[in-house]
Amino acid sequence: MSSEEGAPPTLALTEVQRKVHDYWTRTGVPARAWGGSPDGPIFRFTEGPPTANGAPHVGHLLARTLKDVQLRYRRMRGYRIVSPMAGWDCHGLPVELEVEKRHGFRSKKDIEAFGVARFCEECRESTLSVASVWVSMSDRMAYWLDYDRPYLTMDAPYIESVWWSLKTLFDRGLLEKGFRSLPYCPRCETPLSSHEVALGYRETTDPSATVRFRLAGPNGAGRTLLVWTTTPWTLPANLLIAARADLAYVGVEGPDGSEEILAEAALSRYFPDGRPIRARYTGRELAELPYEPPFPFAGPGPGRYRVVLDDMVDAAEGTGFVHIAPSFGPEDQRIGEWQGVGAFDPLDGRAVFTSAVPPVQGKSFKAADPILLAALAERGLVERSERLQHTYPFCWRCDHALIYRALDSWFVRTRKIAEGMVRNNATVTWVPDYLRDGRFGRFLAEAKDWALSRNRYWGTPLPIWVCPGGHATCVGSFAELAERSGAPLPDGFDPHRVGVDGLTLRCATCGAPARREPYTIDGWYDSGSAPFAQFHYPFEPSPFDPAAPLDYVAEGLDQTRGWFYTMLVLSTALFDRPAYTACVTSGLVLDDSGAKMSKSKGNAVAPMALLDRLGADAPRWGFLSIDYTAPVRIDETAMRQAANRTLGTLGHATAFFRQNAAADGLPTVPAATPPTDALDRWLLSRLDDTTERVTASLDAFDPREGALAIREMVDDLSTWYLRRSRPRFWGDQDPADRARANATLFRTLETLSRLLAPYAPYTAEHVAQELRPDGFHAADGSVHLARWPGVAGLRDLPLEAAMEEVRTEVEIGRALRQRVQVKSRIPLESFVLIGRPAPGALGAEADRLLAGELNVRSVARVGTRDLDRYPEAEFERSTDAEGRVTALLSRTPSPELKREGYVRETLRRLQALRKEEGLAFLDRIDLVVAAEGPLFEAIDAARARLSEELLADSVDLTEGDRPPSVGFRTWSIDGLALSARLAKRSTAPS
RNA sequence: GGGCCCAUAGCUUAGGCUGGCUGGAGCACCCGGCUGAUAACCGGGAGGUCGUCGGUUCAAAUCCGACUGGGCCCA
Repeated sequence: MSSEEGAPPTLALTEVQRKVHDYWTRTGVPARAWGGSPDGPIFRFTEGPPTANGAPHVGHLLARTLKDVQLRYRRMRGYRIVSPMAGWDCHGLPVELEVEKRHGFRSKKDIEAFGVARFCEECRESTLSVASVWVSMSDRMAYWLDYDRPYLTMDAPYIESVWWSLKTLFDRGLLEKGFRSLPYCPRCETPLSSHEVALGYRETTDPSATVRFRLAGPNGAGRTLLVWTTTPWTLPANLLIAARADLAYVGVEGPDGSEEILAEAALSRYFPDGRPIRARYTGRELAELPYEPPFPFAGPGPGRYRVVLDDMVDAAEGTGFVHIAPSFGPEDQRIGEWQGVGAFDPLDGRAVFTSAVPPVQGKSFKAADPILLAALAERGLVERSERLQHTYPFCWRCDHALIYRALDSWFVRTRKIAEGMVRNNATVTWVPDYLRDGRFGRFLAEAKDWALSRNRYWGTPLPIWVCPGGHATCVGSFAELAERSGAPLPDGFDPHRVGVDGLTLRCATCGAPARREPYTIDGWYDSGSAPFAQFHYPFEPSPFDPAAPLDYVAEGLDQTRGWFYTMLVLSTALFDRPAYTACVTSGLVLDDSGAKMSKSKGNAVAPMALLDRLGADAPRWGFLSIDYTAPVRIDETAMRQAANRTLGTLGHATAFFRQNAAADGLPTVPAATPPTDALDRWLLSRLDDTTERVTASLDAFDPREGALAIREMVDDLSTWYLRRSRPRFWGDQDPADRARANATLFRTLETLSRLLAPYAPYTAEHVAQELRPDGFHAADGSVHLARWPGVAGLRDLPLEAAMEEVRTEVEIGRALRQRVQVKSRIPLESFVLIGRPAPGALGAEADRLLAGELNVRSVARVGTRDLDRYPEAEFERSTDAEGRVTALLSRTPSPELKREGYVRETLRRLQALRKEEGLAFLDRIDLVVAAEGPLFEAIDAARARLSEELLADSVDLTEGDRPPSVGFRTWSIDGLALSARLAKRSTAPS
């Protein structure tokens, strides 16, 4: 969507990508890399298994980049990655929904009619339907995992491990059945867990009604309680009203002369114009008052239809009275149970009213709202009825509105281990660090029991059998299942519902025949088991400890409620250890204007399209250079620019090296001799610094700092080292120096290719291959199989400081050049620095660098009192903020310097022309030149130099302001005309 | 209603923990330059009440409080 007009793809980058990708495919590098060093120390990692039924979005690109950076780094450090397996979350509603949609099923009845076994079989077949999209995205972005042997949460060994863990929880009293109010999806006809609900809150509009409850009994006549609700459909299930003991209530005059009671705090909200107050009560005084239920369908029962007291009531919203329907809400359920009033649930599995409430029989709960309100209004019981916009939970899978509903369900007693989870979490390195004690830490401390069972089909079956005596037996392995069922399991036993539903076991307590509880479990339990279940723990021997904490996990921030959470619950419950020691989160991905991406808004960026346009390295580099823990904007232009700046520049520098070093033959190993040249020593010092910074950053699981270090290094390399060193690479005057420069550049590029490898695997590979004489042709070899670079001990802080000084002085000089209006090409006589001693660590080299960069004949450093020697007529002055003179620059070039400038200008133009004409470096030419006036004179005096530098065997020079004949290029230098034509000699002398 | 994060040039942002010297940088814009790496590069310029108000201090973008706006999470 955001490709819009223009924005040409970075051709160079994607071409590089294609070439590198072909090389990897040809040589099988990924497969050799992904497991790391077989004998190295263990680095525990687990891929968070995506649902293979949903397409990846850009957020996954970000999370996978974060994972891949760390894995590449650890491999280069010589670790063995355990495990590099890809993984798929195969079970659950997403899969079922797809199969239901395919057949047009509307409810569980349709599934039952179709046949549970057939249904599950179709689920199994469709479960990896979009896995190939994930695989090709990962391949393109170079997220290297073993996709040939992934772990699947639906495999029998995996399920057996999950059963083992369930039995362990069961034996420890952490897996129990209860009747509790749970979020329930009417479409899926199953309860959800509280952390699943957290995934589905959104804005919606609901009725907001205030209803009159008439007090009954001898003192009740003419008095009503005002009760506010946003769920009128729960009114037929009302059994109690809650008030708060210490709250002040008032009775005001109602329209028909009756008294209406509400909290005093709510008075001004309800009746801004004021109402005469007839009576005052405390909540305590209202307790036990009987009332007439708004609907009669629940019928009488002990303790029903009276006011009770509870501290959860407050008057900030509503009227200070809360209507209690014990079947429909956690608080309602608690109060109802405590008061012993029983429950009344008139809804069927799909949340449709049964015949228990005739006026709305056959209506879904939502559709009943207006009908019930209308019925109450007819009886004058509706005080007001409005619409309210608020956040409300929806099913995160099917998007249907949820209800709270009291149900039989199996729970993981998370509350019992909350303290342990907090303790284990305290040792985790979180990125960003505030999550540990902040959002996630608090979430753990308040952990609710985990509603584990699902009334569904395609999932890990809950391995619990119950006998008529009510004893539960939890089965922890297939062997135990066979033993308790009294018969061996069939060949190819499928531990899904089809394989276990029919089995009757011997009760572990009383020996009576027991039937299986008809539930599957929450798919989040499956994925939370991944660290150990992928190894079929504890059933198979392992050379490492599959129960040990992972060394690294990284996913989107939303997984704090999902996978990060369930892994921690299980590691704490099973092993009393943290599930991971380092946990990196990525922020929500936004579109380029900062809006949340959504399918309905049409602003979602498809990850494959992004990879098509930018290649993989630009998004990777872009993600890693910014604060990826905050909401991340996908700004393709910014990504392209950031990639150009660092990755592109590094590529250019590599091409420059290859071009120049080609003549000498490419070195294959970095030179061991210590560098002598100041620029070389400076560059290698900077390289050590960069190596240290990148290493520290990746060790801290926060790659951003390292990306910045690389960026600064590449800038220094390109805009200072290379610019100042260029002549060293092609001069013949000093072959030894040339070799030293080549060695330094090689060493720098080679090291950078390794430092960059985790971040931008394609560019890094390209650079590394270009540095080899046999690049891209070798049968093997890859920067991704190389070892991480160490520091060379060449750090020289005084030298770096001195170089900073010089670069500051360059800026002073450039500003002066700008003012004197003499372009750099024309040399000037002198640059004089006032009161700035030469930076110690560079000595005389400092002035040589300045002279070269500013193109001046001499650099002098003098004291303030020598200022008089430099008259203002000849020298331009630069001053600091206090008005003190800091530097001087000659204003005008001497005729000789001007001639020199003309020659260099001419040479440059002609060199460019050589290149344009496609001549090779050593091709010899015949040259014809015409130039006017002073330009002609300058060139004439430098014929020999022209001939030598341009490899011209003949130079035919004439004076004139226009070309002697056709086929000439013309230029204007300092207002003087120059024209030239060159032709390659047919036979180049050898 | 509660918690967390955030607010710096037209846009993207560094700095904030450890208060102090003209608040850095990139993109875009204007001017100039360089170019044997070139769909690159360099210099200069213009552009900022560092969200608002108050407090602490000799001194606040930075520390504290309130408010406003945005994001996320919870209820």
